Amino acid sequence: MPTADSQFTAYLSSHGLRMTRERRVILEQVLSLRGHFDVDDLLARLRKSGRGVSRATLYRNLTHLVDSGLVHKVEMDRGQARYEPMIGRHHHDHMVCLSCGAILEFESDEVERIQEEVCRKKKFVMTGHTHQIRGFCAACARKGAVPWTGG
Amino acid sequence: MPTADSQFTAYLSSHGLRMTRERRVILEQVLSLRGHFDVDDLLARLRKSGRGVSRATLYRNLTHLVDSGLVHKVEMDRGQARYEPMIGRHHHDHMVCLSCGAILEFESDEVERIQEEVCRKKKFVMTGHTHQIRGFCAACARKGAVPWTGG
DNA sequence: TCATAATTGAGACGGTGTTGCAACAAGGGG
DNA sequence: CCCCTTGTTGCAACACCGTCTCAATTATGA
Repeated sequence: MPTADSQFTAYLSSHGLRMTRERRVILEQVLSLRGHFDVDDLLARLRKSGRGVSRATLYRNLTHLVDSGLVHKVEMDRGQARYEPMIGRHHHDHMVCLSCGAILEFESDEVERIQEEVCRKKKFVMTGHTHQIRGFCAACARKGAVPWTGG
Repeated sequence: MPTADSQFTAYLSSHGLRMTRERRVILEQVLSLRGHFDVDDLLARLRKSGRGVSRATLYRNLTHLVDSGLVHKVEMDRGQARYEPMIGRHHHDHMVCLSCGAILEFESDEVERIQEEVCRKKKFVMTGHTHQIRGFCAACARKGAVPWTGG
């Protein structure tokens, strides 16, 4: 089983890119999180660890990590992205709590199958998808946390 | 069958809001589009029609139109939102061409059912969802329009 | 008509991400 | 092992999208 590091290095060199100190540091930190995170979060952790990188570099390399398949980008509402390492993980989608921000995961082979069928029917070449359910998690719903029930 | 105008007015007054010249102008323009549009697009058309409104007003009222159910907001990647009138239309989701920006629509009762089932299982109260397939439409795929095939 | 509260427009502001550029460094060849 | 080429980095300015503030304006009910 290839390590994440060697997997990333392979991706890089096959694209004419180089493995650098910064890329290793970022990858290491990302893997240590083993959960969803956002860019500022990661940036702060890196700084705190004494091995910080610039914001630009972090953004640039998160893109590469996503392209290499090691990390998954989760587009949230209003242009804020979150990421999550995908090492050894199966594809899944997300439920986002609008009150506390919690992210639950779900997966459905059936939905995947329907997607492919839809694409085939319209001759659309799928490269990715976003399937996100918004609402309130059990705890928040119980507390009646609703943003606009009207009135 | 209630007109869109009266439907919007009803929504507004039931929320302690008022029907104004600007709101009427926006609604009218939105309906005349009968397709997907983005905010700048709409803003430009309003200006050109000689009945412009400010950007702030447009944003504020698009929110109300969405809340009233007359318009649907389509969250795109990278924080840019598009909208589409929903008068007399059934719910649907979107396929977005990464090359030409075309938006195809699809719908699946099966996916909707699965979503509800997933939510029920986790006691998650769904208020909305985004289901978007990214890729290349038939025409662009044929032209070989791919952003990063590597190499 | 008047009073009151919602609405508007203009521009400043905020968050998120990108870009241009000069200094720096990875890595293959000699 | 050093050099050279070319990718990489950090910084700071920039761009994008949308929101907020606030004074002036307008809709609505009494």
